[in-house]
Amino acid sequence: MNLKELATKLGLSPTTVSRALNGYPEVNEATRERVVAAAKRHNYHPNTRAIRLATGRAMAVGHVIPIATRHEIVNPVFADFIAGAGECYSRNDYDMVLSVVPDEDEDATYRSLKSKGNVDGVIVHAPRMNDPRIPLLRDIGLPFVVHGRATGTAEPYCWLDVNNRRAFQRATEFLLDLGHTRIGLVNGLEFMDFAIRRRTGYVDALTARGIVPDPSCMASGEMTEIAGFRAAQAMLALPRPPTAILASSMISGMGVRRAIETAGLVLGRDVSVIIHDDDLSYMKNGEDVPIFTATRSSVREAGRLAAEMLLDVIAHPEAGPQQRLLEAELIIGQSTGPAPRT
Amino acid sequence: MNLKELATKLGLSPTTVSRALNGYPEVNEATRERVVAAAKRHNYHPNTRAIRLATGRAMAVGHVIPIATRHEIVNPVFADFIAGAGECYSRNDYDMVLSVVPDEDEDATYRSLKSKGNVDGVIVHAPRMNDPRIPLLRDIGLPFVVHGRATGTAEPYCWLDVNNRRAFQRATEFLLDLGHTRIGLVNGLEFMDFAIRRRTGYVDALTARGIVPDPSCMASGEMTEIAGFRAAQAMLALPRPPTAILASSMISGMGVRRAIETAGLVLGRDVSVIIHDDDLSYMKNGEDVPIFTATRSSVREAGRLAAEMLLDVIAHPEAGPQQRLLEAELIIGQSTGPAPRT
DNA sequence: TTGAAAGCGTTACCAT
DNA sequence: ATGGTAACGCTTTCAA
Repeated sequence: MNLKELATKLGLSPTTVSRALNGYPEVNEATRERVVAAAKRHNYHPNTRAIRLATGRAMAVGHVIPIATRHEIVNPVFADFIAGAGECYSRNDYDMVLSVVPDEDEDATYRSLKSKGNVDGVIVHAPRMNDPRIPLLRDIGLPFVVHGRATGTAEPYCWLDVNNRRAFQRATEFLLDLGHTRIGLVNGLEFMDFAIRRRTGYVDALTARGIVPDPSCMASGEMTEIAGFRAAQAMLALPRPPTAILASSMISGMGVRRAIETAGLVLGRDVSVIIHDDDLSYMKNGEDVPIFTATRSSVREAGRLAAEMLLDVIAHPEAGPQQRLLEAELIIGQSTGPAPRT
Repeated sequence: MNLKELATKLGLSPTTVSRALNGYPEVNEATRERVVAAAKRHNYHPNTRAIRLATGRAMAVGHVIPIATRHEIVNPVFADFIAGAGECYSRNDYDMVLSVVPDEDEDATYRSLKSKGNVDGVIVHAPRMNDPRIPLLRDIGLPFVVHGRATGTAEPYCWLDVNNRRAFQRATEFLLDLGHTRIGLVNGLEFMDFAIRRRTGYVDALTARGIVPDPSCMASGEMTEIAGFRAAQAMLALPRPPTAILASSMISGMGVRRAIETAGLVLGRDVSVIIHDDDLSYMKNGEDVPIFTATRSSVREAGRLAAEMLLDVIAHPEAGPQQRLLEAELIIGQSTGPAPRT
């Protein structure tokens, strides 16, 4: 059943039927009701492909995932973000198209998405310092919102970010308050913008208490279990090992936990741990499981907001760049452990 | 730059240009070269929306993720599958559209995807026994491939599955060979088809050695850390606790590891563990990290194959249902641990 | 308040 | 081997 057939059945023109269904004000209410009823009765659904051609809009947004960032798509946080964004798209009749591409093809993917008209805009994931994608997208005129920020970018652009600096500052302060003075940082790759900010927060908190950050207690690497494991293992083998560790992701946090185990130490007794981007809801939100602590960043909410921003930008390209900073929700369980044993 | 403009520039008709670009045989080779060169020179890219309307094909495939299966999208295995499928789509100029929907809307989503013509087919994730989605998709005539199987479904349908039964049978046999006789199973929800098969494999292996499966050593629950933690904790508190545990997913496996820790036991010494759907590549593939063991199911490859099957089904709907069973790759590290201490 | 008709940018059929 | 033209199923002027 298409528009023409439905119109014929109703003895109306396609124009009127289209207007009635799309809520145009100039159509008689009685007519509208008749049309809506008939549409429902005949199970009429407008063909998306025709709408897209006629309106010149794709009614779709893209999420490009470079394959090299494999730990990114594998990161549960990424999934939460996608789920949040997806909610927004469904509500607005937009499709979410996911492109998984080798990273050397990422540029080409954006260009093609734009020139073939597959999407109206994109969300940029995992920004780095001076991220080349931002000028590229501006150049080719594809609307975008960045999840995170790209330090070094000259022109203003749309972004939505969690306050990573503040989150790590607070987590560090929390550990300092417990009496820890040797605190390790197991960070992500520090060409990633979020990782730089996290380190800054950590360093700031230490410095504010007169503690000089010790490079041997600061690691940066991929957010994989093995990287977390090795980083923590190295720290624990130091002459003066840390009594607490701050881990940057759920996955590398597993490695940290594992390293503590392997060293014959007990988490929450010998070593306290805070894992960022981990999510108590995986452990049943609200229950304070005695060995687990997290900074929950409400990434799903971030996904929803980023999607809303993007649809907004697409609808009103003339408005200036929107920018939002979310405060991470810090959740501390008893698991963080007590003061360090001396 | 669109087809008409390009044609005008070349002094040809749009028809010929289209044919030249799409590799039709009836066009003069010299002409084709001229056209291809001009297309490249003018950076011409055919408009996908127009192609879609003209051909009546969506050039897109849907993946519907019910929100209730949140641990599904969060499951790293799901991400790997998606990545594999995405590779195939890119190669074939198909879009992958991801719909994240409340599970009570799942039916409506499939219907809408079909009637609005957004996709040419879908991949069905996480099938259950007598899964209602399969008759539904058949009814509405939307081509599909199931990742997994749905026991109880009468009519034949397309599926691709990992041999879960065999994988768990082999893993159990491996532990039995090491001398374990008390082996725990921390399984997924057993209305999920894969979980039923995994239990069957486990039970079969035990039975074949004359061991009667002990219900108190068999748990079934969500594949979350807390569920795995509780299940393992309960088993370890038994008068005769298991000396080895088989876990059904990376995430619940974390909970199992945690429970072992909490009980003051040492993994690989007091309790051996095999985690299915875990992937040594997260720990750097090829290195035998001493505390980690996995059955690797090559899910990415499965995603690729499933996508290929679907495109095949879309192109040749008349061909009968294809069905493929993949053998899971079993990887055992030294981490599995030695024979049980008596 | 309604309708006719011209797009939107391709493909595909029928001529030539 | 090439071209004219009618689809594809909508939206959107412009007229009435």
